Amino acid sequence: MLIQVKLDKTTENSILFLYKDLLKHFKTQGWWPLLRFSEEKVNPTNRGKYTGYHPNNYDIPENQDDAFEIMVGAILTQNTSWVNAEKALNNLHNNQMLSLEKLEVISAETLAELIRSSGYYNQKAKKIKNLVSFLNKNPISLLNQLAIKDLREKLLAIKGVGPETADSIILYALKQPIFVVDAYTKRLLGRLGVIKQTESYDHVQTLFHQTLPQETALFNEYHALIVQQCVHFCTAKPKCEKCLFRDSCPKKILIKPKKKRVLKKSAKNETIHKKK
DNA sequence: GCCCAGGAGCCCG
DNA sequence: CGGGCTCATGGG
Repeated sequence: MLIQVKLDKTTENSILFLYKDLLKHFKTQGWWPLLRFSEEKVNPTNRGKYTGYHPNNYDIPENQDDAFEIMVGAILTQNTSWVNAEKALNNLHNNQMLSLEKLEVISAETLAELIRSSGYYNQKAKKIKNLVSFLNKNPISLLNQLAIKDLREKLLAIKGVGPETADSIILYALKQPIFVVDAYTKRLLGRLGVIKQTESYDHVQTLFHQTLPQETALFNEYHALIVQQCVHFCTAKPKCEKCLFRDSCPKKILIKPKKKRVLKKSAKNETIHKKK
């Protein structure tokens, strides 16, 4: 039996119960996906599938190559589906270019061609080059010694690394506890009535930080679960009829179930209720 | 053809 | 400080 978000009046409790609901429904997600866990890399018939997840293994990333791949992936997936980003990542790997050393010497133009599938490839090529030169000056071993606040500040100074990418790097590549907010987070919590969708990144992040224990694994799963929920159900055009929050969500789009008996001709299957 | 996808920078009031 | 524009491929 799911605990319904609406039962709790306070924002804090909503955030706690939302996590429990999502986890119960979707189970652990095993983020961040890595190519070495992906079957597509070794099995061409699996094209289109992305299986690089590693549920319940929180030792990942376990080396600097893992961490580097996550950082590059974080840039490649900016405002882009993971499918397209992963293709670009795969392309880099297959051309033996997915390393700090190789990306240091490759030209932005050549790099752009390799990551074409991820979209915005000219911009992203420059961003990756910026990340690489940053890492050459600030090795991962050094970054790991910084306080989260200082680490975030350094990452944000990289041109092409904004709040979400910086926090993704901190949480998923460096395994430090910081909550990643994205468009999905605002959309889901906005529709559920927990926050206003127009709230700023920092506001929403602070809310999560104040509500949850500062645990890397928890932040990891929560963000991944929000993505899972939003990719499949709380999409731009939401699929409320199969959503686990279909009974409690104030913004749900009600779709009348098809009945076996003949409806009146005026009745349509899709009736949209909009509250304003 | 249209809409959307795990954003960020820049410019402008 | 917030809103609007640009960047761009690939899938539904």
